[in-house]
Amino acid sequence: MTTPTGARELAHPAYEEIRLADVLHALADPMRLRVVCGLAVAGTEVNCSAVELPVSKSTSTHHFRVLRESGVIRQSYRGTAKMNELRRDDLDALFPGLLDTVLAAAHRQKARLGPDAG
Amino acid sequence: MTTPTGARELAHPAYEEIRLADVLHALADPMRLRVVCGLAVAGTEVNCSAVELPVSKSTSTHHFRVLRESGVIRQSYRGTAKMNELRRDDLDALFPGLLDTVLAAAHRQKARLGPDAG
DNA sequence: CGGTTTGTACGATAGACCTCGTAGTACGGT
DNA sequence: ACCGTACTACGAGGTCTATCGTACAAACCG
Repeated sequence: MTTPTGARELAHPAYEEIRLADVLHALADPMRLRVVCGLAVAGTEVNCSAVELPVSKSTSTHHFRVLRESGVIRQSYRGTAKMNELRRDDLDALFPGLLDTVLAAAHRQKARLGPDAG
Repeated sequence: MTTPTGARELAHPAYEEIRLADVLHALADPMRLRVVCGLAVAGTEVNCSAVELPVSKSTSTHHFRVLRESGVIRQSYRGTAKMNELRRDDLDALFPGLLDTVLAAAHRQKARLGPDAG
């Protein structure tokens, strides 16, 4: 009886706690950039394994946590799955245009270097 | 006679070699973010010690090098000084809007948290 | 030439980070 | 109750990073 209520809770930074340096650090990893691009394309909540990464599952979990703890994504449990979505509202309010320019930059670079480049 | 010509040369990544993840990583450090903001405010070339950082001089050198090697700034020697400027042209061409949105985000966050916050 | 200014190189240290495998937990279905 | 799915927690390994101090180099100024 460690968690009384059935719903497991996940620690997210509050709106005021989101730091630009943390967000940039979260986005500065190729794997996490892939995740963010994948979530942007999806548009809605997707579960963790929906974004395929060339790393082990525990590493994937690690990256999702970094993204959550920096304020880039929101995570919630739904059954056995864990759903992920971009914190677009908060990010756009805090740092207008940042997410979109990063996504556009990632898209451009992918087109320039080929889809398989880091 | 290790360096034949008098002008010391500095290694910069070519335009095509600049990687988004590297740029984001360079910007993801509070000290380097300060440097970038300082250079943006200056608008022109400034020497290394023009941007005051609460770290030792050798650490400062380290951060300037990271910024140069990621393609964020351009460095050149001028007498005993080393001049620094943003690579605005290249960054804007590669990742339109990225630098400006990051600068704006940094400015907003500084206003929100106070000028002394990381 | 001698001194000053400006920044570099090197080595060290402590902490963070990415990656993995294994073992375990929570939930849903049969 | 049992099993499968989806993800986590923990510990470990190897690499990278930020920081520092000291010693050094390059250019300028008398």
